[in-house]
Amino acid sequence: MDVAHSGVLEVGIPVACRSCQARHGVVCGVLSSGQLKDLGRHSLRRKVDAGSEITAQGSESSFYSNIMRGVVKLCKVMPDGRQQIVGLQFAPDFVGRPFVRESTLSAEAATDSEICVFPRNLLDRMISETPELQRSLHDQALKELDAAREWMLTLGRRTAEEKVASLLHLIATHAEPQTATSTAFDLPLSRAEIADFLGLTIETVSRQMTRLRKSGVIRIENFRHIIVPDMDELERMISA
Amino acid sequence: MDVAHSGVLEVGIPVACRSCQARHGVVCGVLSSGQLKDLGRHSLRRKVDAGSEITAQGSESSFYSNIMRGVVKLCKVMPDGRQQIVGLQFAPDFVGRPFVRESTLSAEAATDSEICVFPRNLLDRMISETPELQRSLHDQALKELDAAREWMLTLGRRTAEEKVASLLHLIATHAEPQTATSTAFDLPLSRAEIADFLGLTIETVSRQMTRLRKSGVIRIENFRHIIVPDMDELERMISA
DNA sequence: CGGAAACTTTGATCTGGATCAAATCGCAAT
DNA sequence: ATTGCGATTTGATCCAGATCAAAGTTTCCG
Repeated sequence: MDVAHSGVLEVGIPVACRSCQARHGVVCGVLSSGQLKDLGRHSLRRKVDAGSEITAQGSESSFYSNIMRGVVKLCKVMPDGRQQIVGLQFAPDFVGRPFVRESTLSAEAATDSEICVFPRNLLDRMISETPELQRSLHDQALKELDAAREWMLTLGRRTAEEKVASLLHLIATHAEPQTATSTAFDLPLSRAEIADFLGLTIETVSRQMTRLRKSGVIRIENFRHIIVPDMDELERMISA
Repeated sequence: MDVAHSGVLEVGIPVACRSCQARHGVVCGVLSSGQLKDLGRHSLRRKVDAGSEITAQGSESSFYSNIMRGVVKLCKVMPDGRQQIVGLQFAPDFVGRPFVRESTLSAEAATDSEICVFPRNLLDRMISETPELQRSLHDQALKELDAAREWMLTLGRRTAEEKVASLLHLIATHAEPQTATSTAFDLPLSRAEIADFLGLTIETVSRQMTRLRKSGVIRIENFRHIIVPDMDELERMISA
């Protein structure tokens, strides 16, 4: 019944969109079926390996994308090579900077990912024709702004240990599978990337991870897989 | 002629709005004269002394405001008192968080200021009826997001000296009167506030300011008044 | 005008996290 | 299995910025 029902609603929806993670995301979730068809016709799904760039800092991009699977990091680098990750985006987030062509940051797949790429012009037109879409993107922008400001507090005022705990908490609450209090997940970032997100060095990140492990707040398997027996305990570490 | 002309255009515009700094800002700049009149009828201009709070962190606010004069700091504090300024807003910026009632940060006048306060319900209605307004607020949100991310780079990866130079540059480029290359301005923040914006201590801020003074990058008069003889020199200090 | 409180600078010392330097681990290619 | 390489951990040392402690300055109020 459910299947039949959804089948009815999906008439006219591009086949490729039907099982898409981002189908009910920030952009596609608010489009009419006509618009969705239109966007679908001009969009391209693309696999992106971990580490490869989606948008380059300083370049003009004529594309936007939706994340269908994986984690994307937003990154700023200085001329001398110092680097800061300024945001993580998870499926089904929208990636792009409306209203401005030149990007002040790079977007790079942190894990192997799939994205759905579509032309800037087309979406810009849809934005100006569709208040729902404008509102939805406005809402994502404000959420990202809240997250950025929360992270500014982490960068400016938390200790190394609190920073690492904050990162684990962020990942844990954005990467799904969690039981009542305990949580397990794979880190989408290497130690070097974690350092660039927290404003620390690799060594300090590593040391704080082992500290958290030794104090029993987390368990670590294979470097990347983390188990948090008690999320409340983790939250206490960041004195939120 | 110019005066007569603007007089004609201003028919039906509330008297109080005619000479308002924010009249052509993010909100009022895109309203119809009818909407402006409506908003004007329900708005209240208020003087706010330096240091007094406009919105409290964690509280539900049923008001938005426009900054007519002065500088407003956006602040996050931790339960143990550690504090981080996460943004500065200048006239004629809009202050408030659309779509969410409870504020995750406090807004406080950094200098003696004047704001124009109006009810959240009214503006929320106007937003949903006025795509121009939605777009304008969306645009401000994205600019704030860019600024927040730029500051994340400063917090995470710049040295104390670079941080202080970055702050001076930020103020210099947002507080108006600048000649060709040289610039002078009053700091809207105390040393303690600067420290809370940069993730440093008061002492370090003070030391870096005297360093910059001794190296000739800035001149300091009366603690608050800063002269930058050569803005390019200042920009070089932050290796932007 | 004087005096106190608040803000800022300056100095001495300490320390959390950076830097330098090896080990160790895990994995892919041979 | 063996080798080789990138990622991670661990250890030793260093230093930028924090902390502790005075001493100016400025403001403001009686």
